[in-house]
Amino acid sequence: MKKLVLRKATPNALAGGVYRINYAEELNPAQLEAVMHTNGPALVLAGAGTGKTRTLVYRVARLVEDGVPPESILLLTFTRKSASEMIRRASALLDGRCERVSGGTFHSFAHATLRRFPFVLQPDAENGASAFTVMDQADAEDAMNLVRGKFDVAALKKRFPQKHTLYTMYSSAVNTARSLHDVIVDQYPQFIEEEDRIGAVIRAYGAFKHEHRLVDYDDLLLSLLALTKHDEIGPLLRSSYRFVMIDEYQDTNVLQHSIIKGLVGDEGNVMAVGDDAQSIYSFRGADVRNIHGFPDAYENTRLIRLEHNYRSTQQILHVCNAVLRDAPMMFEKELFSERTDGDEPMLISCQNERQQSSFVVQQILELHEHGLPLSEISVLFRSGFLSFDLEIELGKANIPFRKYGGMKFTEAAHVKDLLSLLRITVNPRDGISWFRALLLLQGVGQKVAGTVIDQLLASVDPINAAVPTVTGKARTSVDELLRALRSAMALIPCGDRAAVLASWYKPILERTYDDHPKRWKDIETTLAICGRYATTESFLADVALDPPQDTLDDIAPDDKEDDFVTLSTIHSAKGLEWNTVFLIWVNEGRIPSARSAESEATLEEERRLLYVACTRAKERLYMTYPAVMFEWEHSDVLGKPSRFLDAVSEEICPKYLLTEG
DNA sequence: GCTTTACTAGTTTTT
DNA sequence: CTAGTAAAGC
Repeated sequence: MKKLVLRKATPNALAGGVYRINYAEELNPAQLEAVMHTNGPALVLAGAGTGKTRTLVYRVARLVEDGVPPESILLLTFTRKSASEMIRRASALLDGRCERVSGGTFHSFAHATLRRFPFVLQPDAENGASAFTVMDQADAEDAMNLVRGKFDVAALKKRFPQKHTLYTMYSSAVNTARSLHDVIVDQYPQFIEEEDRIGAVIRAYGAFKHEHRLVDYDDLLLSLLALTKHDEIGPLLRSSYRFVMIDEYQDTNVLQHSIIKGLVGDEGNVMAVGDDAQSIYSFRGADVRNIHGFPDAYENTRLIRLEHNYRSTQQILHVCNAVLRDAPMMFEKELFSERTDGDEPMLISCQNERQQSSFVVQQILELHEHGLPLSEISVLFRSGFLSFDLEIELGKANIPFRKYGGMKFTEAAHVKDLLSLLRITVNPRDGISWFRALLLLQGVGQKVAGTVIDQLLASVDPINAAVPTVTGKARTSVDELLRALRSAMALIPCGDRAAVLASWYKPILERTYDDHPKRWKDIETTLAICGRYATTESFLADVALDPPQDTLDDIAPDDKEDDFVTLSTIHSAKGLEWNTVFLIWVNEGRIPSARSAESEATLEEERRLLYVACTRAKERLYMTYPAVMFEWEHSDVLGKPSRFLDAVSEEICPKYLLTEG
């Protein structure tokens, strides 16, 4: 008689050992290996279009089918879009069971964790004072500027770094785990002499944040790292998240690498997925060495390669491979596809920008007439402003489009004004928001605002403190602002609170901007979004970490079009795909951008950027460049195609000249 | 002394 | 489009 063994019942085992999903049938061998991998570290090197997302999604489903509680799976990605997309797809496989998977972006996960254990950030937090505000980069730079102003830098003979540069220095030091000294020597040698003063400003910035309970993006990551090292919380986190998966690992920086190490601990159930050829975030501290060094960082790493491309036709892959051919890289790869039925990609020389826009519009109309949905078409470009002319032309032709990247809704001055007011109601110690709000008032400039803030914040309860000692016109307006804030705070729902503040703000808006009707619409849009949130806290957290992507015009209520062309920066297009891709402005000086010419490393990043752009296309790829482009210094300049296209032969990608008529 | 206004110059990429 | 600056106005 055979010995009987007790096995832990899992849903899968109970179902007779049969998975609901037939993994072997739906995945190729390499994908299947990754999906079936359970314990220990694994690195999945996945070329563009090789089913990276699919693999992650199926692995989540497989773990859940094997009885792993969804909330103990942590899925970290770089954009909220891809995080929710993955969880949505996994849930679709297993009727909703995967919805409780933990994760999001590094920053949003850090934020959520921080809210769970706020005392680590503020050991001295009094009761009810645990509120903190997350600043976006613009806020952080404003804060830096405020602090900078307290140092008498205008009196210096030499130039002192601007707020943006100061913030970048600080952020770069944090994200690459280097000292400020090293950052200045490496990247800002012109400021070596001012090193001490720069250090002092940045320290003062840190003190300012602490004092006003402000947290910038880097603080979120730093605090998360601190939590993983905490005696009690560290082990708690490690036992909560048994399986950690990170998408786009090539874009992690040293700090994020340490966070992962801290979260995974010795057990090492970590799966990193990425493609070193698609590393395009080094300006944010991303370090390709993270993915290259992964097998060294985790002992016994299982290496899995996905090379079979399911997305694009071989004709398009020829171009992608050619772009990458001369790139120095550690993980060799050559993408291949079985789809050999496609059109050849085209490189098109246009006379000028106007003609380039007309061409794209004309082609879109034609493709659409032949039955291609607009949602299968995208236009990609290196920098946000490169699409301005095209946006006008698309508008004229009544082609609906949505733009990703570039200026965000919440970055518009008038929207930021309203957000500042809301922030004060949540965190009355938020000096940056006070400053912005006070400057709105007539008769209040930087000086008066400064004194008012000092007086208000001296009180435990700034909102209900006595009206500060200012005279004249400023007196009544400060009074009115305080009254508006008080009545707003009496209301809890975010929509109601925002409405009170918006009506206070309306006359200011009308006085300040000639185009106030258009801007008031944006305010109304903001109010509509506020209405979806129960509390102002949750609304503000989302705005800072996951701003509504839509640009100002698109979000208008009458624009409920769901078939639209996507306009996107290449950065924002990562991980996405379309049937037809127009890549505009493939000029030398645009990609690579003129600014990247300084070093080999930045230049190579531009090459990978072009690679990412080309690999988004499934069937058709049009690359266009204006033969004449406008430059600041010398008016018109002859435009020539990007140097990265030199390796792309006429055979792979025929060249065309666009002419009238 | 401080605020407001009028002007100029310089624009990568994102959490 | 907006941040920074110089000069005019209160």
